[in-house]
Amino acid sequence: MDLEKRAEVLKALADPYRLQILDILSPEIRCNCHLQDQMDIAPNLLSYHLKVLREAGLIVGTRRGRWIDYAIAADASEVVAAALPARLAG
Amino acid sequence: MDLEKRAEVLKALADPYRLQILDILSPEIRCNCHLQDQMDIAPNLLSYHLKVLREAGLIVGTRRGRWIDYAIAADASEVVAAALPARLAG
DNA sequence: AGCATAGTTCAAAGGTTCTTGATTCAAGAC
DNA sequence: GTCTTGAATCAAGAACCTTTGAACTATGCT
Repeated sequence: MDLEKRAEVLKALADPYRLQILDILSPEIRCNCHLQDQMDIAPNLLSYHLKVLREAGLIVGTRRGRWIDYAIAADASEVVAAALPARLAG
Repeated sequence: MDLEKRAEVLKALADPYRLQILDILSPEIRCNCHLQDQMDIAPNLLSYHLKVLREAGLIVGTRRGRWIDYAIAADASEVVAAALPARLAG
């Protein structure tokens, strides 16, 4: 992974709202509505931050009827490990 | 560690120049001059990025005569692990 | 079809961060 | 002390990211 791409992944992590989203998704899959309930954030702003995380490959969303379930991407921890400098990973 | 503080640590990592610095420092301590040689970056800009890393607690610098040796902080990897969401750390 | 609800997208404003160039500081050589 | 060199600081502008409010899309219900 090149420097730009690594910085992009880490930049996606480097925001309080996005960390909070990942914390909530860490134990289990959650629908957007659940994030909305817990987070005290405007719906469109939540969408924006979810998009940033999606584009960085850290989460995936699947539609279920009117709702969308978000989950941490299966390979997210490897992506993060690959983005970190050798001495700081794990 | 609260969300703001965690975001701050990750923000310090999320830049190509700063990742490059940490990559260079990963195997061994290096003087500022060595970073300067390898990095194709203006001296004052290098200073700026070193300062960001220093303030995030990820590196430490010790003066040696006219030069300054930089090294990855002893507890840097724990600081990073504590900043990451549970499922993404190591 | 018409309506309500869950989410997204868009453009503009606001705020941060990065970069640049000039200046200043610190240490060693003379 | 003066000069040179390695490095840090400052103020400014540029670039980037986040937030806001409004408009839009998609799904399900009647």
